[in-house]
Amino acid sequence: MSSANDLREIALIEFSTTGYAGTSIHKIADAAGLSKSAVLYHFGSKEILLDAAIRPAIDELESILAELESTPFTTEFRGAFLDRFVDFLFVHRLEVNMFINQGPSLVDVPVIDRANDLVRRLATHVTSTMASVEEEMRFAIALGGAAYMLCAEHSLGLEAAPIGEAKTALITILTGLLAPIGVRQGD
Amino acid sequence: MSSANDLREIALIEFSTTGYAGTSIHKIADAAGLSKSAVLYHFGSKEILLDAAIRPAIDELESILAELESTPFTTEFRGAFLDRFVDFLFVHRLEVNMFINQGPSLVDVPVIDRANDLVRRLATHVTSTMASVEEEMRFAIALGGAAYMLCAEHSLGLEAAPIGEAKTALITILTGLLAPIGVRQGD
DNA sequence: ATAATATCTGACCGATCGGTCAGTATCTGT
DNA sequence: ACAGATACTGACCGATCGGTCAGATATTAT
Repeated sequence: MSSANDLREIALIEFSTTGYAGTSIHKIADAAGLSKSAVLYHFGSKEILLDAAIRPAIDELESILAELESTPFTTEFRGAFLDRFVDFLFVHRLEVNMFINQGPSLVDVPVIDRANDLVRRLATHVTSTMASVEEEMRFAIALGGAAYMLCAEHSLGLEAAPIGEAKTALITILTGLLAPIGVRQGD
Repeated sequence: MSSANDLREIALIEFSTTGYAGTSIHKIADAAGLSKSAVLYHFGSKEILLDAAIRPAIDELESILAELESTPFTTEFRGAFLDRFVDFLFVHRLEVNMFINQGPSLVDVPVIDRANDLVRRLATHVTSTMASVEEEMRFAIALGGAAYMLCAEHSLGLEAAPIGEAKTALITILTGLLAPIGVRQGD
């Protein structure tokens, strides 16, 4: 139907798996059955296409973070937050994988910079004030690990699992991973 | 001193952070204060340079895996294995980050294929036979999360931590993450 | 029917890519 | 001193990159 939307999705898949620098406009055009010029007609440049591909996910992450920052981070709210965040991870796994792994090398792209800022803000709000080294490590492993797992499931053996089961499993795992955050170590 | 070794290390850093496709031979040569031709004199091609950069890590991973596969995976051995594996992750964080994140897009490079195989073998031996979805997810999060965290620590706030403290913290985290593997769920 | 607009193509541009090659220092063993 | 590696440079090659542009085709509005 919509060529522009097709291109957005194809570009997202290619950028996420092969990398932004490793994906040519020609390859995206081929996958969509169009010419390179058609891609540049819909999106004025490769960078604009990247922006269009991941902007919706960044926008949603920003709204999640806005709600997180405006709510006291009680234990019961942490559960609700994790529910919403895991949903976000499942829907936008490719986008998250993109700016997690390629964020450092794409700092000059505005939408990537926004994403990097959001991740930093997320880290400071999920970890406690004066977070210990282990707390920051737990956060990083949870985020980077989930992003990797959700995009590597095909190369491992877990593609056929029902989504609901995978979601509850991920919530369980992340809850356990982040549980020691905010409690004094040694308790 | 040794230009070849300098180039190996520089290439590893560049490939890991900017990506293999996103790193030109010229950039590596510049960082080493040499010409592009000098790089191609020491390493006949870009792919040979990539091979040289990560082969030592792959070799060590293979020996770790060989020991793992020749030893019954008892609870006490799991602890010793995690010790050794965390050491490996700290020393070869860049290489691990490379073939974890860029492995799927570099399948045609033999040394990367070897690495992908090793990861698969590692997964089947760390998770129990007939591993559940959650077990496989735990393994993937542990591996991908550790690889991400160890390379993202600069962009987060934990670069100044003493190495020993970080290592014991990572062992603690991974032990907790992988603990439910092999035990019947619901206990 | 026709004018306008949206969609798309192929030819082309300069820049950069990985890689080759001839030639030049530099160092080393005799 | 000199012959032979070793280390390196700059010029060059074809291919591919992102991007521009003129024009063809299809769609829509009047």
